[in-house]
Amino acid sequence: MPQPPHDILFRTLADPTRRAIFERLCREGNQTVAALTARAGVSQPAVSKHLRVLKQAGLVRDRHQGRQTHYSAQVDALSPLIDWTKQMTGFWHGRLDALEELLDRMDQ
Amino acid sequence: MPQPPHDILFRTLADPTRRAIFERLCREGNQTVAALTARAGVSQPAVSKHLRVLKQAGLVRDRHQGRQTHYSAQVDALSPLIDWTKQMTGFWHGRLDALEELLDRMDQ
DNA sequence: TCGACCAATAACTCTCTGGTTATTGATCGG
DNA sequence: CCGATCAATAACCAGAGAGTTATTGGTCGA
Repeated sequence: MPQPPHDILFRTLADPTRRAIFERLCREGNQTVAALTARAGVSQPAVSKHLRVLKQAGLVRDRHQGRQTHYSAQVDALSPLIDWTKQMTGFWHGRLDALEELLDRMDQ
Repeated sequence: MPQPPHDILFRTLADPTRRAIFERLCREGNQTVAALTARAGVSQPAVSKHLRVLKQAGLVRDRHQGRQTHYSAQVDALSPLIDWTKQMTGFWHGRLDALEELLDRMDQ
């Protein structure tokens, strides 16, 4: 029963340095490992490990070219995350006791 | 420089049992600690700890009533998460090399 | 008032993982 | 070819944190 798709996403994006790498790929597109390492604040092997995890989660794609590897973000992989938040807020709005919540808040 | 709001959210929701507790509160509304513990699969202190973390993140609210404490979900706290994903997908769509991505994919 | 109950805290353990350095495998330039 | 460079892997370490049991502080019912 483990690992719905959003579980992997949350786990993967929970680490700040790993998330930062993904963010950079989103903002600036293709990057080599060296380029990413340059501004990651950690060693090259550390970056490689993060990229492997991101790839596992489907969040990045790699393309080998000569001796260097280019990575790029796959934003589509974020959809389970979006779906999950939609579900949660949906459940909440659907419940009758949203009113009750409000009352709770009034007498704090 | 640490802790943008979405950072706390990712870290908090990364743990499956903790996220399950939050999901239950979203689906079914107010719950006492005892009720949550009953189906959490972990001990009562563990549940209390998770609730504390969720509260820290603003994801739940507590209301003391006699000797029991009722917890409820605060879905509004998810908005930094939504904003973040919007940003990421936004960056991606904004980039010129979305085309490049496509080409990359063709010669895999 | 006393015993049972609820939730939070304390104190500890143990696993998981993010980091390191060292090494290997490939590929490029000269 | 040969040295340099890039990225991945191996082997290891240390800190974080999720879990446990034991305990405490309140509050209820009898």
